Amino acid sequence: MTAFRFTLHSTDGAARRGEFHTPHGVVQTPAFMPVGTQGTVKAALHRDLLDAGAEIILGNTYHLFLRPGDELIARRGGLHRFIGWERPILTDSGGFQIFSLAERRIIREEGAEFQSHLDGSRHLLTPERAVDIQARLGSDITMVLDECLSYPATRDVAAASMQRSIRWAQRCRARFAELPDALGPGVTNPGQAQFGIVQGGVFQDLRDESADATAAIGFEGYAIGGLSVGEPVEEMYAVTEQTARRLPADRPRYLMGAGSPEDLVESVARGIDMFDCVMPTRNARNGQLFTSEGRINIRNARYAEDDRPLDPACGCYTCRHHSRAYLRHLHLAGEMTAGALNTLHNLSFYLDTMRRIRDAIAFRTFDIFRQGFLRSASRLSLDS
RNA sequence: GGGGAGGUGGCAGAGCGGUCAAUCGCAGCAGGCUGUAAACCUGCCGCCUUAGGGCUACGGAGGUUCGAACCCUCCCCUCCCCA
Repeated sequence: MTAFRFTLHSTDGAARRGEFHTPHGVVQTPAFMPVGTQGTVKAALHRDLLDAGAEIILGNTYHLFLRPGDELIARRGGLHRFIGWERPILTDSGGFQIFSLAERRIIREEGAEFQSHLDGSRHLLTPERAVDIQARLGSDITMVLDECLSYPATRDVAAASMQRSIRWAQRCRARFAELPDALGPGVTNPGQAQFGIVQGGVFQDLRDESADATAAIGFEGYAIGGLSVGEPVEEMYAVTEQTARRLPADRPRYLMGAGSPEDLVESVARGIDMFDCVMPTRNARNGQLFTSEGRINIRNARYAEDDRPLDPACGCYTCRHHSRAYLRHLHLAGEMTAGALNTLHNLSFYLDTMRRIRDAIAFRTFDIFRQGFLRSASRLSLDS
């Protein structure tokens, strides 16, 4: 069993090129991790993910706990075997659902009580339980249960929330240390790693305090949570920059929930190693495609007779075989294929961007790459 | 030939004296989506507009009324049933 290990290969400014090892394989960093909340990256086959270059995907503790249930998945041999993905998996703890399902939960010191969005049943997700569920799922990287604070929040609220997230992180680490003995055969991946999560809203002193306290607990990696929840991007970048700098240099740094293609590049420039975001997959299903020349809303009438591929610079299956006109037709007709083809393209674009980022860092040309990328890829809805 | 139903904005289909430029849906046009309750949500959708309003409208032509998509008369056109 390979224990988690992060290796830094090179740096270029604050940008870092590295890799981490997990029981299910190696992941090159900076890495983008497609989100597969319910045990699937929506509209994408595993084959597509591999073709696009995905090395690790996400799963979600809260959703998989509710359905089909972590114990059922453990009986199937764990999440990897259950879903047929033998590469690394990171599971989020359910902390984001404290934010996104805010009206359906009550937070107490003990944990977060949720009313299921599926059947109304009530469940108490405690830090310990989040660890146990993830142990049964057998993901390679697990996340502590945190409170993803909504924006805006007052300083007092942000401080209290951040302090509780630290206490929860301590409880998560304590429980994690008891595994696998505490759970016995239910543990499906003894080589799991556990990441802590820095909170503190947009208040940098709170972020600093959280980063120090979280690092003091000691985790295999560190995430920055509670960003990209509505705050201006400048604030997000500022918090990311300072917080990343304060985290241990020898551990991977994961910016949770980010982001747009520009966010990825800008955050790598500030020392981030890992990302996850629903943007490429969700926006693909909703008709927004990312290309090397800007974003395309495939619904727009201007593409009705556009025979070009989405992105002439892209080598994905979608771009090799289909025109914008056809993709527009499929999307407007409500065909499922539209979601699949668009998802494959957007993920290919994201993962290809990460590949180019890694190469640029390795060649110490990241800053040049960054300037060029922001000039082209951030432009919105260009015609030719 | 006899009996019956109906003609409303691109489609479909409400409205049946004023609060109707006209419900809802579809189609169309555009925008949004950042650790996924999202193949979703929002806005616009007769014409003009300095967005406040102005103009033309509910098969056609007359009429009743302060006022008609809604009531009356005639005409045109669909559809259904019986011969």
